[in-house]
Amino acid sequence: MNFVEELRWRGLLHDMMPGTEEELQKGMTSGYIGFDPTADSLHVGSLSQIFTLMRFQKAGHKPFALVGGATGMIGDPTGKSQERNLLSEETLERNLQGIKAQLERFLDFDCGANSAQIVNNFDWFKDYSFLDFIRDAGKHITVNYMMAKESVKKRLDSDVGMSFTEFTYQLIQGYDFYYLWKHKNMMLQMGGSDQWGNIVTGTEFIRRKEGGQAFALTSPLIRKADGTKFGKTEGGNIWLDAKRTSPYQFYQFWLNSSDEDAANYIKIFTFFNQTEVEELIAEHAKAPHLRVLQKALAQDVTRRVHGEEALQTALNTTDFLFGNGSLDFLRNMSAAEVLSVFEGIAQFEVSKSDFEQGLDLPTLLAEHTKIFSSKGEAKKMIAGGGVSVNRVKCNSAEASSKDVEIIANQFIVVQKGKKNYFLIKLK
RNA sequence: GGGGGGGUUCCAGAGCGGUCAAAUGGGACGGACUGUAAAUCCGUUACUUCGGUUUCGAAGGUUCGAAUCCUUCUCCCCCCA
Repeated sequence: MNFVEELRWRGLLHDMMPGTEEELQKGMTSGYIGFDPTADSLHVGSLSQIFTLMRFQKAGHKPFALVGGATGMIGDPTGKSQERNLLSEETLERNLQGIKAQLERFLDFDCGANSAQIVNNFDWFKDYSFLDFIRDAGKHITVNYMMAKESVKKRLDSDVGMSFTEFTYQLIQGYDFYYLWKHKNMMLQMGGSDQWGNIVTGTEFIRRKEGGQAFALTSPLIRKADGTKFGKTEGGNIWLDAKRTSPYQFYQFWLNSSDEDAANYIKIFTFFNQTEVEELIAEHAKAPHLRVLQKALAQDVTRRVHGEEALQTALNTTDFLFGNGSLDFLRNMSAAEVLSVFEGIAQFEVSKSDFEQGLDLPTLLAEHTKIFSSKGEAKKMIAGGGVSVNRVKCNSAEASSKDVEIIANQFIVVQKGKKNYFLIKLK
């Protein structure tokens, strides 16, 4: 199966320029995807793009990941209704390093001719003077062409307008493609469907400047079945960095997918082949309550992103928190063992003497910890039956911490709702 | 420069002197049901020592009492020049 067919059955093909598939069939082709350094870690949204590059490489092509050291200084206006704030140089540098390190974990940089490469567009922009750029690059693309782009049109129609800086963005990104085409024989740029306009500016630039040909391919924006944004939970974004999103939370994110979403995600975020995927879906349909799909998905992605060991820890934690493990399980553990079960779960430290003197629950949960932002909220949640301590539902806001069992001489387990666990450590 | 409209709680959007911590919808969170799913139903959605306290662009003023009236400032939209 060739690369394009692969994307097609996985539902990862949104649009491509005529001739793209033929070009790829000619043999090993160089293609790239750009990653914006808007944070020091990528999130699950970018993961599908990384996997696209991996599939590209597995299909025998040469993948490039472009980190936007230059474009990141400007900010992509695509899909933004507001002018962006510029990042400081230090943040930008930190973000670039973080993202590079993550990309390096996924691609193969040592497999002969089609080894992956990471490039940074700052390298070819840093010594490019403004005058040279507008003379060499700017001449080839008309303002009319740039204004016709959806991302620009929207902003021009809105009240906030668009600065010249952001207007320039597509030209810079277009030039990237030209540069890579010229110097690295780059024939294809890929990306999310929102990048189509930017990518095509690149191919257009190549055509007008040198009469050359290059190709574009995009994947659809991932959405949840209910139409809401993918990759967010109550806690915020799901990041690839274990410090931002623990492997446990990461695992849980996938495990919580709805049936409908899981059937899509398994094609997008795993490397199971078509038969395997169909089998999993069929098996899941037979016994949906076992959630084989969600489990296969969550395990595969977590293993790939965080490694086998982290996956096992996440599984153990999940087992305890959502299995029928009683508190006895914890009671028999050493402090270190308890901590390992709760790895990746929000933890708070509370003074042991305060605790033993007796705190009412709202004070404990809102003032000594940040489980709730105010006592009023804690009380309301307790009244609504949404708080459990040591796995027992609290029915009174008056309850004192004196009556709470302390596990392994220093821990208390608090639940807000069913799924949100917190560990309080007494010091 | 002239004229008109408007800034309300996370968002949209009512309220237009007391009965307003502020309708309604959305979102979010929680509960029930389940499979840690979807759908559905229910509850909560400023803070509080539960006495009150601080909110309706900002600052003053009128009034027993203001989100609601007046003044100034500020930001946004529309029309005319």
